[in-house]
Amino acid sequence: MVTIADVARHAGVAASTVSYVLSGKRTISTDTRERVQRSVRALGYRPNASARALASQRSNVLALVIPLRTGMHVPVMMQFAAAVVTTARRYDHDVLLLTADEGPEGLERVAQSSLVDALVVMDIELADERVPVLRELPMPSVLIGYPDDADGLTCIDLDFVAAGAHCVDHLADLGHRSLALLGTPSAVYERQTGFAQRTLTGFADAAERRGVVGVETPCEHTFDAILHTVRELLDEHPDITGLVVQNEPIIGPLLDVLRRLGRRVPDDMSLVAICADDVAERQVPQLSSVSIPAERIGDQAVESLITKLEGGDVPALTLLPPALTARESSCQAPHRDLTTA
Amino acid sequence: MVTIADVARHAGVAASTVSYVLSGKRTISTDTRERVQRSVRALGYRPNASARALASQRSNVLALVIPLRTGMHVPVMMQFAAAVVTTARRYDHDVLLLTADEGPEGLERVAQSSLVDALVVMDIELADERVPVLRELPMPSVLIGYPDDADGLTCIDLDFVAAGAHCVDHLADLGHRSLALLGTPSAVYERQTGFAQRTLTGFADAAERRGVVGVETPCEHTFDAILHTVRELLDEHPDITGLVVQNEPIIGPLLDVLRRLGRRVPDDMSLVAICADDVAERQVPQLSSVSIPAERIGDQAVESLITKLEGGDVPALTLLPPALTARESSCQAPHRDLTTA
DNA sequence: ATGGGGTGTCGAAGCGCTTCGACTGGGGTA
DNA sequence: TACCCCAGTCGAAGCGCTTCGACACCCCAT
Repeated sequence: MVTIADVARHAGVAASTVSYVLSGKRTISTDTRERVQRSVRALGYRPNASARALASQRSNVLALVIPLRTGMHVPVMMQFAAAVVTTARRYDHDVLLLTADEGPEGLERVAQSSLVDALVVMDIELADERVPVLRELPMPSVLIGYPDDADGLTCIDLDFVAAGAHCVDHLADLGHRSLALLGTPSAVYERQTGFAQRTLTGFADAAERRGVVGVETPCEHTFDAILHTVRELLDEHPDITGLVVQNEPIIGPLLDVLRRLGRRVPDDMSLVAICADDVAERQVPQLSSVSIPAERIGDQAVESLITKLEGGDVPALTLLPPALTARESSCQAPHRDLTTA
Repeated sequence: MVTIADVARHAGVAASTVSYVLSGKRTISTDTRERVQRSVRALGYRPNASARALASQRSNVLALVIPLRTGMHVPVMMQFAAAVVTTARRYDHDVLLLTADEGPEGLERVAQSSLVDALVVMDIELADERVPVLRELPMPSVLIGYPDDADGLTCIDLDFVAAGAHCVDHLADLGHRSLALLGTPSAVYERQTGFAQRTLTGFADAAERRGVVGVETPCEHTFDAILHTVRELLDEHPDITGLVVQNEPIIGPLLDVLRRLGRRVPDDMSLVAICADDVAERQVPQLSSVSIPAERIGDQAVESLITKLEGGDVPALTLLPPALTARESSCQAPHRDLTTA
């Protein structure tokens, strides 16, 4: 293993000079700089990460906390994760992967042992037990999602309240008077997961504001559950003509179930999903949807973190405005509804 | 930040004694040990990871390389990843997440900077460009999957050749004489990804051995692609009564497509999938399947790595035998086929 | 009483880097 | 000509830990 001393010897300078060449923290003459750089390349020198971290008090590693809890949709999580890794690398940082197994103590462990410089925390519940820990930690963190009490935290999220409302507005604008929200599995609500709760709120408030009927139901992932949930929903509310779906993995089977129940999309039933664009576009018919900008959120989370590490200021809460793209799955409500209205 | 010196002072011993208490590498009197442990708790001491890594030449971090390339099925990948993280923690290691963006140099970077002690590498191609790099690296690695030339490497995988053969045998045993393999997206084959290629080989060889017709086709993820692929397949080979599916995300839509094409499962068409058990069980009808033991493979990968780190020997290639579970989607071939045979 | 072998503890060196203060020499200013 | 300043470089200290060799001390055997 080649050390900075080897490079220094090879280039005929002091080790500190090599360090300054590499970091750029002091001016170095062109001549010396090039000589050192040549030695670095010739010897294939790579600074030892631990030594660097010990001396500089910076590990250049970010923690990424992905609980992977039941009911969560993994591909979406990974879109966030991939964006975080990519952006972190752009700022010369690596990413340590933490799952939920360790609970809040896991965060303390990596933070207090200086394994990482900062944390990105995903899948936030309204009363998340990790939040008090994060507040006390001696290093910056960014939450993807936000708890009820976000005091002193930095949070980034899609504005799910607005997303829920957008869906209602879109359908109400098309003349639909009776809507349902087909949500995530009930475990997600029971945990009081932020994005699910807030969509619910946005949906319910908007329905009231628009004077339309809005009912909500969770939905599990199995085909039987979907069939049962939808059948019961339509039995109890036969006049429903608009469905908002926030549950990516059930989208395929749901279309199937609706067909089975004799409801054509969009003629008998309009659909708006809250999901990634590519998922919406892959369906038949293509779904009107509010997209989840996972990449942008992941990017921004890392950028905020880097800014905080450099002592900069970032907004406490960044809510990205949702965008609804109308595709084939939503259209004017059937006539009888319009006349009733 | 409390250091080992603080603990030593608080307990009235030398710093080295504290270190030995923590590591157990020398005998310490019960009295001293307990006093030190009390001080550790009282001060909330956590060893500094960088200092420890620098002094001991061990970072206690494993790299997990997940390319996340196009066509891969993310949830399966994440099952591996979750297992790797969990098992790594059991051995007091953390996991650094690397994606493909950096290519082989990324591996060199983390290895040569001593950021990690060892690597777990996923999604191996038959002629993987990372393999020569891994061979030269001054630290152990384990591949999940295996390349054509696995000399000097440690690899763990499901025996996909046997998996492909199992599916054929199962269907042939049920009297099916004409089978098709509905595979991964063509990008995966073009990359010569190990698991896909080997399943193909196992499928083709077994078909020949059993004297049945076996055709193969890749299949993209969109609904239209599935419809088109299956329709074409059945047009060209109308006598096909058995389908082997190695493409998790298309399973739902595929059942839909078959229904649309007027083929009942299993009466007109038997289906065997190569996928996670929970996915197979979630379908209607439930799918006969060869399961992918992601958790066991992830576990074992880490365990082999730890063994290697401790100087132990591990087998160069561990192939887990596939297990086929018969469920509702496969049954005896329709009579006319049996009489033909 | 004396020597020998454990057992338990200590001090110091060193892991490879960053960073601070100090030093040198050359160029500009007074 | 004398002085100062700055660019460029060096040496040393120190980051917090592990580990090695040394050294007490106690107990047992002689």
